Amino acid sequence: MRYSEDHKAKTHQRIVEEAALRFRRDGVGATGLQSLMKGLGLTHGGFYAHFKSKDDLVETALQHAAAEQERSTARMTQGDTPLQGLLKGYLSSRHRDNPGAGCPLPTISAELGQRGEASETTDTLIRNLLTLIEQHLPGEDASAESVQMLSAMVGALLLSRSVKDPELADRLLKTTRAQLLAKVATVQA
Amino acid sequence: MRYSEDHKAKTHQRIVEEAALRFRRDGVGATGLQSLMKGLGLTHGGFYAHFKSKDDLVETALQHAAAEQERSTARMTQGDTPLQGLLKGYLSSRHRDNPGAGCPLPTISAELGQRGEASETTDTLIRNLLTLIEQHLPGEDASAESVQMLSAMVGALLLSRSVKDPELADRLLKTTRAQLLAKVATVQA
DNA sequence: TGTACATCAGTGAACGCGCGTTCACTGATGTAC
DNA sequence: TGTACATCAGTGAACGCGCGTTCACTGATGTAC
Repeated sequence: MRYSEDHKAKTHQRIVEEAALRFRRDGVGATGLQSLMKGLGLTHGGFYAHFKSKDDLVETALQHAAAEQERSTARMTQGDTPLQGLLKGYLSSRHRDNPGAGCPLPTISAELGQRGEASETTDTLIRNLLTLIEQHLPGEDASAESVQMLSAMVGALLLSRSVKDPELADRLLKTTRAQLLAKVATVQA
Repeated sequence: MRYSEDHKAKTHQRIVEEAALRFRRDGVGATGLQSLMKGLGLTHGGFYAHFKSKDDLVETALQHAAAEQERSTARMTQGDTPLQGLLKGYLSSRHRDNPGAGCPLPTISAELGQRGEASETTDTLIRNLLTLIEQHLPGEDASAESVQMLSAMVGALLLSRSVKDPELADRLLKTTRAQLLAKVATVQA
């Protein structure tokens, strides 16, 4: 069957988006191509018309998720209280409970790092997020503070997702958020 | 072949230790029982004389790693500068480069959390580490500060392991360490 | 002391299963004449 | 306008492989007599 001109590009994009979702939510290793394609109403054989290999898709999906995260982060810092907006968004229960739509750092990047397959895309995302945070932090320590802040954000999100007790999960998320918000308020005052 | 009285217990322990190493270094999903047993000079069939299932071993290995981490953390905070000792040890390149011997939070716990198989053992480890840190933090905010500190520690370790560029990796680790050390010094002054 | 038997940690073949990847094929549509 | 052919995204069976798990078996040692 022959399809309209942009049909293949659309399918390609659908695969990337579904992969970016599943890789973050379920893990790269735990996501099978067969199940992924079936979820899109396609058969697994067709996959190789779009990507060279699973690794190829992993890199593409990571780039997609990273770009999404940069856009989302930029959006959060667009109000009149940029860092407060970022912290509230990143350290929200919404973000914690929807890893498939969230930051790839505690999910895809972490898994690839453990596998020894770290991607430049992760480095770029981290650098861009650090710059974004730094721009809204006053003082000469802004660069160092941004590193600590991003670490705490990623760590709190990860720990909050790793825990069984919902109360502990909330405590980890909300306390880190409150602490960082207080710090930002102090620095800006 | 019949073995000496404590032979089975010793084999059991060897399996747990090798699993705790591999699960942290390579990931739970990426560690096969066949390869694990082979690495100990055993055959895979014998595994089920020691454990009910792989999940059973995962939980046992996590408990082993968590106990190890608690002991190691306690040791680090035993000097005359407890928090400095902890931060230097936890946020060291040695710790980053040897995940198999390190904290299970950014490795096993994170993977189980993503899989939706969070273990009480993770909760207990986090609570114990928080208490340990809190005891050495002065002020009424100690509890909240300890949460932020642990988040930053776990996050920095994870990011430092996820990154491709060694310079960025070092920057993430060292900056977070310096920032937290400075904070601790300030609070204690 | 010597022999028959019980024990049971470990062996290794086999199970069904899903993995990533390959490949000959399909068939609706666009193009050529 | 009508027909023959080319295209190529998607199909689905098949590949070898390693997974977790099961199970009949082995054989060195301890115990019973």
